[in-house]
Amino acid sequence: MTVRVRIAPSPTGNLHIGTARTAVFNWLFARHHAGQFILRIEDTDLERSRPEYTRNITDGLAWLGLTWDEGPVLQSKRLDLYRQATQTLLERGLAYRCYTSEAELEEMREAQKAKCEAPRYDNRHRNLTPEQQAAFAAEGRSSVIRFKIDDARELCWHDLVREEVTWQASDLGGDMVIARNSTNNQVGQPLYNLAVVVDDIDMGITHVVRGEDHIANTAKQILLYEALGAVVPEFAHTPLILNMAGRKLSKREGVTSISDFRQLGYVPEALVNYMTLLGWSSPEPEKERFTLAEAAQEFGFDRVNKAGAKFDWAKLDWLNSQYLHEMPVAKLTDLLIPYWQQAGYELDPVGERTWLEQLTSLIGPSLTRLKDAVEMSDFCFTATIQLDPEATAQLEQPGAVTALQQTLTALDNQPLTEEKAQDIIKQLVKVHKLKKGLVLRSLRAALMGGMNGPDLIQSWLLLNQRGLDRPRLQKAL
RNA sequence: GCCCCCAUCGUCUAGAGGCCUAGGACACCUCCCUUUCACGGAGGCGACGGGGAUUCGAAUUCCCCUGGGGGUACCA
Repeated sequence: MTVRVRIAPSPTGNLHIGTARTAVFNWLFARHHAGQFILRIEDTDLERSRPEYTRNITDGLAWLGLTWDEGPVLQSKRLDLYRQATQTLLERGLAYRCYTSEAELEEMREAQKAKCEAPRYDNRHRNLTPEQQAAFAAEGRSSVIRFKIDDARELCWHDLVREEVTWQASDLGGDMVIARNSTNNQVGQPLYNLAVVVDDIDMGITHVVRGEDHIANTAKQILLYEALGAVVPEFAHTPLILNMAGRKLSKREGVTSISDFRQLGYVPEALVNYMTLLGWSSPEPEKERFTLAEAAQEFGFDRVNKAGAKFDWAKLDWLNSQYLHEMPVAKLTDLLIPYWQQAGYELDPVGERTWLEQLTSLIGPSLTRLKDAVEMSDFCFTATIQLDPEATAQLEQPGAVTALQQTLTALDNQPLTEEKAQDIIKQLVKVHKLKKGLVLRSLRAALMGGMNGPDLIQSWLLLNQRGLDRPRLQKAL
């Protein structure tokens, strides 16, 4: 049997890191078993679903390299399928119309709460006679469709991550709504649990891999599989990604969407590597850096943890810096150009290619995120620079003025070379009896505006090519 | 409230009864490299939540407690 798994995000927000991690596990499992990975968009909540989020999700998955074999399948285009299934359940007497109003449900729940009981639907409309139903309808009441849940049942399944899982049907909250409110005995919009099961059956999903926040849904869904006469698939409930406070990482808490990470300058290789490491370890535990394809070779749910994992920016940063440092200059330059352009820096991506690559080689080893390049390289894009207090202090040192003056005199109209720059410094030390440290620091202060930064000579060479070194020396004087 | 799950360094984890004086990675600290900052290199600090039980022997098995998380919708 070919493994068929799916990632089923709902387009109510941008691709979330938690969804992406679930996608990673699904993808790895599919590839490990030479199976299929399918993308399904769960947009049955018409109120909250938006097409731009669907776009964000597909873009994000593609960017991460989580290529899918089928889809995207849109649930909103398959409403007939869910309606048919609901109809079948109704006909088989496994589901029924419930006319209980919102206010009545509320009243019921409050009464339960007052008695310290778990809130649950009391199945009050399970056995309505046709006459009673007609009477409710005549009142103008709308109805939902509920699926009968036998409280005596015990649901058990072998979870690929959590081993044996048992759930009492009586803890499921009573007969569940599978189709939304509608009038005139129509079948309303399908709800999550119904749509998922109908699709997973229809699409031949063999393994349902999702976050552990879905465990209670799995119990409900097993009942639906049975009612629809389908084979129950395998389940794997993966641990959640937690924030630093240890809570489920939710949307609306800073950076959580893949597009945000991308914008900040994380590369997909690092991000997927990190997500894979969050909850899974290679059989070769020392091996922490790998591509998706490499991880797929070894992947299995037997090595997925049960406990949730806190999201750690420091480790992600480290992984990202490793990928950046190893990247060929040409590729890194390609990635950096958009960031420079976005920052408003004037550059010619083609005409200045060599210069840009030199700049990339210079700052590359210091990069953690692509976006860092903006600040790190502003010294050679900005026409005029501000001297920071340390630089100002440096230029007030005795001898600093001489160093700058003599450097200016030594500069001719020929392009500066490394040898020449070294020579200028050597002369200053020899002829003008200046300390080399003073010369270097003074040049740094004048050329870069601060006392920290990349290699001085290389930076100077870059500035010289752009004709920025002389003006800066003059201005500093 | 009720139901379920989980529990090793600050963080991610290795560990399936003796290989554990508990290993690795990130972070942190120190030193080296570098007359700057990074990068890189070498060291260091640092954990089995508590209590019982089983066993010759328990981080590893069982029970209780504690702690943490998730769920409890006409959201997904």
